[in-house]
Amino acid sequence: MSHTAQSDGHARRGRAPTMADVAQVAGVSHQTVSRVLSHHPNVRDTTRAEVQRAIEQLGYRRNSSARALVTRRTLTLGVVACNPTLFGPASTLFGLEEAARDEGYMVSAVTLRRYTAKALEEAIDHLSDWGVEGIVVIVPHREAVAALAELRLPFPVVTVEGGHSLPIAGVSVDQELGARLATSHLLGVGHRTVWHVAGPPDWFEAEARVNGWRSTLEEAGVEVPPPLVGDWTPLSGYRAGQELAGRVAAGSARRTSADVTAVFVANDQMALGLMRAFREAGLSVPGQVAIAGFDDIPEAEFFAPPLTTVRQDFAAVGQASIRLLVSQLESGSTSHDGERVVIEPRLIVRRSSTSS
Amino acid sequence: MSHTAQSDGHARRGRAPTMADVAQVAGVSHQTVSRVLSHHPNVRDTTRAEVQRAIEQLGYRRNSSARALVTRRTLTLGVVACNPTLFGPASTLFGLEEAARDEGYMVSAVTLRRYTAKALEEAIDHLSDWGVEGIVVIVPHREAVAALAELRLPFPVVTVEGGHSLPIAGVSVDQELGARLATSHLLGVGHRTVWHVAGPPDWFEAEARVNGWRSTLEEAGVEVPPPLVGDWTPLSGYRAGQELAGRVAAGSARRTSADVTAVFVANDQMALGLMRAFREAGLSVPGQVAIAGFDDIPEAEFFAPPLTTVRQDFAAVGQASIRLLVSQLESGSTSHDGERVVIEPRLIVRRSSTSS
DNA sequence: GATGTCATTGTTAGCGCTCACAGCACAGAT
DNA sequence: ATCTGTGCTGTGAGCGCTAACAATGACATC
Repeated sequence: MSHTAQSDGHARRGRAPTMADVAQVAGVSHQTVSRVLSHHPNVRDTTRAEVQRAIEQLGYRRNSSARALVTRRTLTLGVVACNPTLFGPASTLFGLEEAARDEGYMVSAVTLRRYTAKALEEAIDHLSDWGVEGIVVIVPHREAVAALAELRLPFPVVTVEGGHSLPIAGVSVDQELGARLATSHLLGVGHRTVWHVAGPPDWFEAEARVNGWRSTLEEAGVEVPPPLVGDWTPLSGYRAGQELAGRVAAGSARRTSADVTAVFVANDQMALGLMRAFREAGLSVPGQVAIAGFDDIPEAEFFAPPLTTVRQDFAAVGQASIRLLVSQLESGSTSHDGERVVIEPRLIVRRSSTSS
Repeated sequence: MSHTAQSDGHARRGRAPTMADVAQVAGVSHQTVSRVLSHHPNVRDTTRAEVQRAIEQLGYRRNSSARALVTRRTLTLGVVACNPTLFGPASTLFGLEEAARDEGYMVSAVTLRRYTAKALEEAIDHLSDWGVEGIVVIVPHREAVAALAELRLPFPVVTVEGGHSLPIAGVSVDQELGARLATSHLLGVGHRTVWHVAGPPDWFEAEARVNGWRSTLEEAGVEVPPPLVGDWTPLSGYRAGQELAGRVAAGSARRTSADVTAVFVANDQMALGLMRAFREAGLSVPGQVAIAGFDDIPEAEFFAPPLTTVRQDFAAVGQASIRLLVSQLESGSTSHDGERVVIEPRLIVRRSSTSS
């Protein structure tokens, strides 16, 4: 009801009513209307009521542009997201928007098709043109984040999964820890070593998961097989699976250490593809090969078999990034001081890794 | 580089440079600067170059609030999305944002937790407070859309999958056609009838898919089994699967028409759950039961077995909704005249329905 | 030489709002 | 009686920009 078109009035034809219109109807000055709207204490109750009534009657809404012009605050945050069709970025965006709204900010989003420095720069240009007060960059891609550091923007920036190397504030899940959890779980259930299907090497998350996997194997003193590389898609996991299928021990017994008996896959979608390839090769999971994924997408629990995986709390990531951004905003520091929030992932054990 | 903080200058300390600052540096009036920025033809080339240089030097960016104030155009569109973690809404949002950007608009998104009229109204309030020029509502929920019709907002609104009943412009995929394609495909490969696991009854898409399924069966003159109801989640599909598993013919031969031999599931995630339940019940897909889903999520091709499903072109939906919104904006019609765009879905046949 | 036309530039007046400050009434203190 | 404070309200300026109009000079036309 508050947004009904003005039902009444001698308001200038066609145009939305202004504060002056409200003031006239209420018989006060525009400034008093402003005070009512911004909950200034020094307004008599009867006056306040009068103004409220006039506002309702005219269907008045404060003009955000005029307000932003004079306050120099747009109360808008920008988000640059890579592919929001992926579960992770989408969930992050979701949590982020809610947190921003709670803080009184609006979120404007721009999505990236290509992960180049130029595309990122254009996206940020677009956002700054609209006067955002700060931005969250959900582009866990090496080249893009490097470009970001060069830019030295005149407003705060927070990256999500943007690596640790740069002096930019950021939020991330401890990917390395997640990889260690998965890998040592697989070692723990009796596998001699663990193979790995990695994500694209220019993604931070992929790199961190490789590192976590590798160091776990090294610390356990077992052989580190060469990692395969995918691109996060089920198809690439499928291809990796076809390749790996040839190396699974023919019988059910585990023979040499070169045999594949356990695979840690860098995300759930690729794990799905991998499992299809194994199924087609007549290999049983977890009977002949154990598998663990990463992300815990909602489908993972219902895969055949249900997938052991590492759960990331994306909503928390979104919230944390808004908190970080807003605190920078309020402290007025554009100093890019590189504060970091790290969120711990959790291993979810399911049948794909448990030789029941 | 265009957004480097002003590197130079006698600009008023701390503040971003204004048009007047640029004008002074370039030795012209602020109006000439404005003309250069808006590509007005009547500016001498040398002057234009002078101004450009001053802009670069100061790192000037036009203040969007001031501009919006005087032009009465925020060039911002609002989107109200339900759960953007779902593949459909996320993809739509993705396509929509890109289309909006191409048209020169910014997109601000608000997400909904609960699908109530109140939540929708709050979301829209939030958007109008920020001065959006129009909104796209991706909330295919009966109550929410009904509330939307009541509101009669002072700006154009486009719904995505908002049903046909209301006089609001909208874009949708022909859900009924999709359901018919899937159902008649299942009948076509020899099943006596087709069971159905529906989505929540208060979602338009769920209802349309039920209708398409039912009418296809009726036209074929076969019995219409009672539909089961899920909530789009894999878990609810799993539960439906457990229920249905008991009714699958014990042997491999098809006996009575009450036996379940084919199921059309209202989305892919539930189909995944259903297949898990069948697997656990020792039933083979497609051997004993054929299954078809809806959406064609990226994972569907890699399910066990790969899932026959109905593909929706979500990107096209997003684009179409922006086109519709922008055309309303340009024609100045807030008339909610209920123009509708319908996009055809496509059946993707995979192994889950083909008794190879 | 007067006139009109055109390209180019400058001047002025707001857009709708908030901020700083000024009033004014009335309370209590001096 | 004057001074000071405090609660409420109004006035004026100005945020940075665009739109409308005015002004200028160059050049062609009559």
